[in-house]
Amino acid sequence: MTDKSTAPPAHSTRIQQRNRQRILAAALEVFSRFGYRGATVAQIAEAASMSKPNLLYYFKTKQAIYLAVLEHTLTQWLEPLQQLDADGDPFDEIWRYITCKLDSSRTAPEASRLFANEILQGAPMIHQFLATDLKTLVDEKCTVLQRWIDERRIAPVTPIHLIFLIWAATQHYADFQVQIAALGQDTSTLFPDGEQTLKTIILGGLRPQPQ
Amino acid sequence: MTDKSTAPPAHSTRIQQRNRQRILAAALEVFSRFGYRGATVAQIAEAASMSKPNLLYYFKTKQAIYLAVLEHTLTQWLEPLQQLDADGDPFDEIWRYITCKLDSSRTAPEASRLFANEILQGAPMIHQFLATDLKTLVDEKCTVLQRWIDERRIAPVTPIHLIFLIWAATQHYADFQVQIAALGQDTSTLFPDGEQTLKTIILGGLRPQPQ
DNA sequence: CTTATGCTTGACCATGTGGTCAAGATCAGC
DNA sequence: GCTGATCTTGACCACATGGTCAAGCATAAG
Repeated sequence: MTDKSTAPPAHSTRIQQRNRQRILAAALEVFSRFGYRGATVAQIAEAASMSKPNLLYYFKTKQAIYLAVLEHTLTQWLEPLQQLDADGDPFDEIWRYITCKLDSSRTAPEASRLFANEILQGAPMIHQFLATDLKTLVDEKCTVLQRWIDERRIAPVTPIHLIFLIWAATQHYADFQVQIAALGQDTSTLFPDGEQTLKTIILGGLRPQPQ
Repeated sequence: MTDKSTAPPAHSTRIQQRNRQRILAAALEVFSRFGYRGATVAQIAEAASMSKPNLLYYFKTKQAIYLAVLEHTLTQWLEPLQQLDADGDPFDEIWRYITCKLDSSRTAPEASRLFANEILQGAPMIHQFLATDLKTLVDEKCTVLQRWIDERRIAPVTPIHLIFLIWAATQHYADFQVQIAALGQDTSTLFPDGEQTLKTIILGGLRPQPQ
């Protein structure tokens, strides 16, 4: 008893794992839809089929929930870019990255929206992450892209803006889903058509021009 | 006196115009940064150098302020696409549209972020606008793009996904400004480099391929 | 069974929020 | 100056929100 009696115990029971999981899933849903300030703890509790005090038994503050789900999301977010292989074929690698991000937008749009919300509101919680972990990774991959350019294997563009373009184009399908739906796209052909269009334009635009 | 005495008068005085203007400017700043639910009336009043009751004298509810600034923004947002000329050169027209949207992202990023926030949160206020006005315009311009494709003047892509790509790529510079800044871009060459990259890739990717 | 630990919740509180109101300050027209 | 309409605000209210707490419930080990 070195602690306040209301603190969750250090070791992880079955119930604890299940409930933390449920909370994180519910929090992702709610935070991604309303942003940090717009979301309420009661809403998250409701979505997790749990009373508010019970939720706060597992995560002591709203911010703690947010940080937990955000961290989980960021890890997922980084992964695809890490796999960009300097030794592979430029077009294969870039295309694999694009399709991977498109898949994320289709299968896990909430994660993208959570991230978008955080950035839109000035990234108050992940400024550090952006300026360190992400910047390191992006710098590294920009070097790779620049080498491909120097070797005349892809068209000469500013590497980081190519990355921005890929991020923008792929995440758009998650972040602006409502707009896309309102414009009445046939949902069955949406992603195949989008994928084909990105392939034509981005890969086409990256073809090195003979002198 | 057919009205409650607290209602602003119908005709528009000097003071009224000036104050409404100040409120809309302040509201754009605050709403674009925190979203509808995240923004507070007190914050907007503060930003407009005005007491809260005074602000509510001009706009009766928070929602009324939001709708006013949103409507003003949407009109601006539509304009560039309307100018896409079916009789012009495809590459000139598309490029003009891209540079126009890029300019908006540089000179008025708040407007883009306001819009992005609204869409991200499910577009509760502008669903109607998206499904009617915007859809009509987009359908019309898709027809134009499709004709250019049929005439073999640009590469065969799904027109609406080309539009999505342009929206995504250009608005990214406004909506994700914080992320871009955190990645340490030299702000003086940011937009020229971005513009050049988009020109290379999008216009390059749209070149019709011989057979 | 008993007991100790972990889990759950109704009731509660302090704070912040959107919005009101009545009374005072300012201004245009006389 | 005077008068009536417009503008401004301190004080206030009802309600929602993040967070607490003490007491009750479940459960696994003996």
